[in-house]
Amino acid sequence: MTSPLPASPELPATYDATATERALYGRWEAAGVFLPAGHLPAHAPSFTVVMPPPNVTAMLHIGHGLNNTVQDVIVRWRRMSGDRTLWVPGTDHAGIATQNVVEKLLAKEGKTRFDLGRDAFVERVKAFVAETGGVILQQLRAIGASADWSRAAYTFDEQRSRAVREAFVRLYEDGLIYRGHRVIHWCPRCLTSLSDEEAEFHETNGQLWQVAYPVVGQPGRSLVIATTRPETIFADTAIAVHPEDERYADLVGQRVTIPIVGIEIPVIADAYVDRAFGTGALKITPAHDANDFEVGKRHALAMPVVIDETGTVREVADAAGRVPDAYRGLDRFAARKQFAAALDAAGHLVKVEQHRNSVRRCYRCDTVVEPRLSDQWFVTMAPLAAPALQAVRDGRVRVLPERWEAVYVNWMENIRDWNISRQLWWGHRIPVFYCDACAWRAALRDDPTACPQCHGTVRQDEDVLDTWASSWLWPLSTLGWPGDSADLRAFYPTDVLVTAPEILFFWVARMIMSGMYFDPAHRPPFHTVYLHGTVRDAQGRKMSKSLGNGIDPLDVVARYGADALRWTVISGMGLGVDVLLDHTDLDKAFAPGRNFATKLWNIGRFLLTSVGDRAVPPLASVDPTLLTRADEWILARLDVTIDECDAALGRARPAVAAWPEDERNAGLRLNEFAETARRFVWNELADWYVEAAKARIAAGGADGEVARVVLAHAFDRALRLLHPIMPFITEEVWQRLPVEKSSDFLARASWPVRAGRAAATEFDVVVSAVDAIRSLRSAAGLSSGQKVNASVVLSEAKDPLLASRSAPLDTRAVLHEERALINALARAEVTIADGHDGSGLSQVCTGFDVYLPLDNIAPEIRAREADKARKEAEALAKQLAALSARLKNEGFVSRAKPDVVEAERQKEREWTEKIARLAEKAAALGG
RNA sequence: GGGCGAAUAGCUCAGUUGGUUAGAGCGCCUGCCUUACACGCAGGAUGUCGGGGGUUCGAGUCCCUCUUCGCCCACCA
Repeated sequence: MTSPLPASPELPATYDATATERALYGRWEAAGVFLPAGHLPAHAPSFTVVMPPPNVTAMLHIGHGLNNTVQDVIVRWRRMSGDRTLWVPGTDHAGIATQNVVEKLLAKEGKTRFDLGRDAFVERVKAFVAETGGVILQQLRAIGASADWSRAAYTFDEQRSRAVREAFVRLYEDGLIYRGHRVIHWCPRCLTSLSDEEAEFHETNGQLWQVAYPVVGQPGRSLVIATTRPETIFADTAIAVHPEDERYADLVGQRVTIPIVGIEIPVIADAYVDRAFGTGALKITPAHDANDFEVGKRHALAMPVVIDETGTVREVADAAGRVPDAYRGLDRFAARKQFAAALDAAGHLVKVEQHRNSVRRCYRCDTVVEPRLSDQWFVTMAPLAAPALQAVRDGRVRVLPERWEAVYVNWMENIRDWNISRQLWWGHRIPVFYCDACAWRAALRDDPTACPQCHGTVRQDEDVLDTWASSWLWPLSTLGWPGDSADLRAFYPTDVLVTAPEILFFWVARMIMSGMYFDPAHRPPFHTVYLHGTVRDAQGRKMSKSLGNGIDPLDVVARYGADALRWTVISGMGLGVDVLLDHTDLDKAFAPGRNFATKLWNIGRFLLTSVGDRAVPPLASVDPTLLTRADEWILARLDVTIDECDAALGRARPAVAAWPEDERNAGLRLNEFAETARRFVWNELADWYVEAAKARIAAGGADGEVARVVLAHAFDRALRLLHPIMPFITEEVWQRLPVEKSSDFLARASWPVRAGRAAATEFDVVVSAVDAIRSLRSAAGLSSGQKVNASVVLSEAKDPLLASRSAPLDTRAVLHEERALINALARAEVTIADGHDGSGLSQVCTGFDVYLPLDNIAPEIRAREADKARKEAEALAKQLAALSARLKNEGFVSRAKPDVVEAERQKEREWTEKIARLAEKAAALGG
């Protein structure tokens, strides 16, 4: 299929990113570019990425921008490489987060969710999601995300709900789900339990109170304990000391009185107690501390509850007579303060110390978590973790950067059971049904109408599932599991998962576990986990709403275009390294991307105006003997660039089931890929080849035609390499290239393949000659309009240009094709001479010298240059001495690789010669 | 408390298995509106690669140690 794109090859002087991007995205989508290609051969491998689903109510922020740009770069690369590529997008219903948002809206109306009741509330949330949800998927289009929107999934849609229910029932039937009565993390604001991962530690400055408990029957004697939570003293049921602690040995078995409360409790011995901490005596409050709960179970202690679900102190359960009137109804923190004061007043407070400790807070609302005794559903994790751990150990799944693998292994080895029930209304309701009449209980795939045993009425469990209990199935559920769908067969397992390290445990580890458990073939859901860094501001702070230091990606797109955003982020991000962007100066922050996009645009403009709209024949049609040195050079550089880009990106998938050792930490170096492509297009193609080709194309003829072909070819390949990172501008320019195309869009054009050209170094000599002339001009303080005569002196014996030619040529002829270039760049009238008189300003190059005979150079410039030459010679002499010593060292000569030794010898010769020339130069300048 | 990572140019960072004179972007200095590009071109300056010790013919790269940051995990009340 060829697509003649004729008409107006000329590009506007400035690139209108906004208009271009919107139009192009529409054309891509309309043409089905993002769908897995149907025309590929049957053996084409699939490449699948599932998008970490953003919260359905979320607005695009820079973190999403980074995450999805990385995915898009990878996906576009694979699409161009001929894989049957699928990127599945979607959103997460985000239980707590979404419920919180709607509850806040209700609060503005002066209502709570309880005013509405469960059904009405859920309907309200659904309506809210229907109205405002999914905006983020629309926003992702603005940054160029090439996801298959026709497959967009939602963790709470019908298909995904089926998957969640199937998974729960399977685990239940397999005996991996159980009801546990224990102390869990409770958020008094969200009114739900939280998993261990959702209750995050925060270092906090607190106080440590030492409280004296009078010993019963020993007037005057008391046992002093240390606590950070005096308000829980009401629920104390014992004091524990270490079994081998002599200080308290005689007290074990005795009783003490809870101060003010007046209840007697036993002193027990338990090895859990740390003798070194505080006083070595620990109060035990089984209902309000997870560890105390364990101690309480061991010693069969009562478990009175004195703090209710809202964090209010009162006699909740088994606590009659424990909470004095004065504290009932008080918030837990108010009660803490007041009770501590009362203890002090009553003489029970021994001392108060400042104490730094870690307090758990709700990951959604930051409220201090209250440990709470309750009944919850748990998943037994050990059997799920074992294969998932093995998969990473043996390299079936690799984690980049590699160091996170150790973190993963450590967590999996010490995995704890997962509390999956939440006392929320927004979420997948737990599919467990009860019959109160006959105590029947079961987890079911379909809602029962009546109790199968006694035909009594059944009721469903009130709790919903943790949001992660739906997203952990994402790679399976988005492809159609539990059904046996075509997508599942074609695209599972997926390939690369791109996310942030923060959710390694929340999500990634659990996906590996669920994937391997539920897939009939027990395959891991992906072979590579790519963990990227966080976007931070100039001070290194995480970007957040509350700090007001965020960057709105859509704002950046509106200002500079999506390509500028993408380039800046990708090129500036080492593997797993945070990206720092100054939110106060967007111009500066996104300068790299904006500048490079403009550069590309202008190369395109030059090419289209100079090359014209006449069809450019393919490179293969050019007689290789007609290629100039510059042509050979840029084509060779292109080969090297393709190689280096491929190396930076690495293998798309392991060749066998597991990654071999040397590939586990290789590839997906997106910043290296970006830099390599940029260097080619800017520093090689634009800076040198374009300049060299200008005169030839303008001159026309056979040579001009060759230059047209080579230029168009090199730029076409450069656009292909850059397309994954800057999809819009590359597509826009590529569409207008008057070259033969085998696809309608660059987005599905083929990835460049190296032509296997030999290195072409001759043009490098030209480059260094021009560099030398430029340096001389600058040193001599010549203005651009000033014409001077320069001499490039080439010795036939030393000059690689001459040496490579079989027939003797005169120097003028050898440099014929670069004359125009030298003229153009140096803006000097250059004469290539066979010799020189030794006077004037010179630049010493390797293998040749460049002389600028300037009779009218100011004396101070000559003196300065002479001085510079002497200093350079001195410095080089020092290094030469070290080099020579190394070469005389037997160890080096015998042990280093031969090519290294040879390179050093060569260097020694060159330096020796260069020092001599520098000395000559200094002398000639007469300093 | 356990584990991991980082320290390289003014700033942000690259520097694969030790091997030319340590690089890029941004910033800075000098000169240029050279008909693709001033979001540009050309020329330049700047680093005892955190300190100390070691292994080696050779260390930014490997080992030990110290210092300073950061991250993860954890049942110090």
